[in-house]
Amino acid sequence: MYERGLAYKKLSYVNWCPSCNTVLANEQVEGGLCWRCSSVVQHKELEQWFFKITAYADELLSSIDKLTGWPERVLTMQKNWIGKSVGVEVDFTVEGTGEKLTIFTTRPDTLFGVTFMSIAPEHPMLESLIKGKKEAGDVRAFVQRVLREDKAARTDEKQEKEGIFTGAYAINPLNGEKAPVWVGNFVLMEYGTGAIMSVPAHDQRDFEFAGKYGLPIRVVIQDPEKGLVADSMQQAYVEDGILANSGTFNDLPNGAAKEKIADYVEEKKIGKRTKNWRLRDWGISRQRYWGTPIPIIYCDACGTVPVPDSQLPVRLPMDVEFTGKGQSPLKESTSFRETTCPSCGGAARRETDTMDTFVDSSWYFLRYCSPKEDRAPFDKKAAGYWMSVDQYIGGIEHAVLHLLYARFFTKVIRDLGLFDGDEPFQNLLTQGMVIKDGAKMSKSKGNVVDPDFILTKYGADTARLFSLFAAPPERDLEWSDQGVDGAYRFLHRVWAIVYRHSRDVLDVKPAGAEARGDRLYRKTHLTIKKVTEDIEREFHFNTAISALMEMVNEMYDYTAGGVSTDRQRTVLRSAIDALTLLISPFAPHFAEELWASMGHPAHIANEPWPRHDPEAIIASEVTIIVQVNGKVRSKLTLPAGTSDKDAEAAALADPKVKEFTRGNPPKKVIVVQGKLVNVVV
RNA sequence: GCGAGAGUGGCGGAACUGGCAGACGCGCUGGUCUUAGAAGCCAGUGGGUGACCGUGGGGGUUCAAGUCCCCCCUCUCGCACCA
Repeated sequence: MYERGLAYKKLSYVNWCPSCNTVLANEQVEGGLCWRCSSVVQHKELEQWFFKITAYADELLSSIDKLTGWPERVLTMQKNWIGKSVGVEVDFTVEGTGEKLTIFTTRPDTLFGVTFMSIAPEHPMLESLIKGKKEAGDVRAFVQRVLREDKAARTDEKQEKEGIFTGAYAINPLNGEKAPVWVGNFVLMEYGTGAIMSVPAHDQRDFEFAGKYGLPIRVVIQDPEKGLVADSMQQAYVEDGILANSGTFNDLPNGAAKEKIADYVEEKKIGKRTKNWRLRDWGISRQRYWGTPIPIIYCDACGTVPVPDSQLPVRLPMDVEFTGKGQSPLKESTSFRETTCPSCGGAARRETDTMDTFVDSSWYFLRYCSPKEDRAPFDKKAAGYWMSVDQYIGGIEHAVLHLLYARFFTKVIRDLGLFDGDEPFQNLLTQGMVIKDGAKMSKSKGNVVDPDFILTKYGADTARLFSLFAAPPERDLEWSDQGVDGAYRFLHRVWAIVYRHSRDVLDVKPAGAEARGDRLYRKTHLTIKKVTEDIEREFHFNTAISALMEMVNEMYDYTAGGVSTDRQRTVLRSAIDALTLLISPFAPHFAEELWASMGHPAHIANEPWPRHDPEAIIASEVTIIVQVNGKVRSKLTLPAGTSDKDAEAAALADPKVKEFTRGNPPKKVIVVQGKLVNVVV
């Protein structure tokens, strides 16, 4: 990546967590707080390593359409995060110095409405703008104050917009007007060019700013409904309209004007069309010990030299002390730091920062395809065979972290020729979290439910069964101690019914086709079908388990009068076998035990999944709902396959129907085959 | 503000293509067993108890709506000074 320019080092303002004592990527700052420890993140100017994820912004966005197996929510979050916007860069000339002040705008149609300019406090041209101006001192004090504020406060929406005039003017290349250049605390250096043109008539922020500092407002987009007058405007007009006060572009609809003015800007070489991204490059330097060393060596003679392949991987040193004093121990380790330059052989120093651990998780899935490969990160053929991941499961909290980084890495690795695929994960399921009394259970927040206690008291099978039963996987799971009891009780019920009849069925062969028509045999096959479908359909284990519960209830009912006939014994035997197999994914230890005690010599884990007999689930009789005017009035039990005509006749003959139609002739009769008859009167 | 998702008994949740709303479990009630309890087992359990009313609210389509359409409310999550 280094050789391709996708890994680079630069000095910039970065997110610094004072509690973790490390730099964080933008994705790892949530609402101005550290994603791990919730400390307020500070702004700090440091030289750090970055991955150029922005080089892939376009593809990361456009190939979102290929992710058909991902939840909409995650796709939206990624789209928002990447944040594409299309616009124009325009060069304004600074009066006096002749320097170019480049701004980015998505609204070239409002270029004639510029009444002032705003730049970020960090803007590199600031010093030259204020040089020799009487405002210089005040501007510096203002900038110092703004830069001291932490990131959370600065990007807070409620933060009051503040600014100060630099004393400099920039010339609008379209109309030659002078616009005063201000510094604004709301202008972000990281986005666009760090400088903006301000059009108070058509931008709410600029409108407020102009109002506060008494800057002029000029309408250049006229509301076609009612004429706008600058002096009486209560807010910026941001709707579409017709151009005014815009020289030769007057009277154009603003949509067309956007294109015409952009064309003009490009023709006159005073700017160009461009795209901007909210996405920033991924800062990967971490001042931590635990992380992969950045394989770079600094040599006084040769400069920055990547560690050659033959010397990879760079391993973390063992002779370090963890002082907890807030500096990476690698900095202190001379055995690690001091090395020789791979290029000239002279004395050199290793980079002592490590990589963000998200780097590792960005390609582990490729490594998993050939974990024993020792000459390369992974084997291309193996990766080609196994990838992409058919079904990926993870928490929603990784929507713009791991899931975005992994997509980026996959594309980079593809472009390096190591792998032939565009996307790592075909289908994504974002599972919910465990909630107990409103508190979330997570790796970083701790266990709200004590697993040791659950395991000791009930065992892992009960815990798993409850977790899967209580809610579908994509939803948060409300933990309930009583619910766990219920799962425990269910396993006992299964155990009890099997043991109660084990002597009756132990040496009996399971029932086959000859048992079709038996109600438990039918239930068994219905359950096989249902459980199989529920697992395959979005992993709805909760309904699969409820089907197993129904089947067990049926077994209790079936055996209530004793098990005496051969038919009952064979059917019960097949029911027990099927039940054990079906429950095995949810309660594997339990199922294994039961399977062995029913005389099966092999492990249940190696048994094939049962298949339902389609003939066995056909019912001989069906219950038909009889409605009068759409309301259920009666039920009929009819032989399966009864014709619509016969069903209609049976319904009309029903005494309840006669009662509710009061002898009126039916206007219309709707028959849904095998389900329902609705008599409309 | 923008975007996504959700709203169903006392609770967790079912109802896949419009066709018995509330499967299954929890809880609760009663019975059985017991000296008594616990556990187990059995039965009942949306509200009124009249023929009615019930899936956040209001309209609509349809023989039929939790499900489809329109409007509104509430909640959760994400984004949000991005020029």
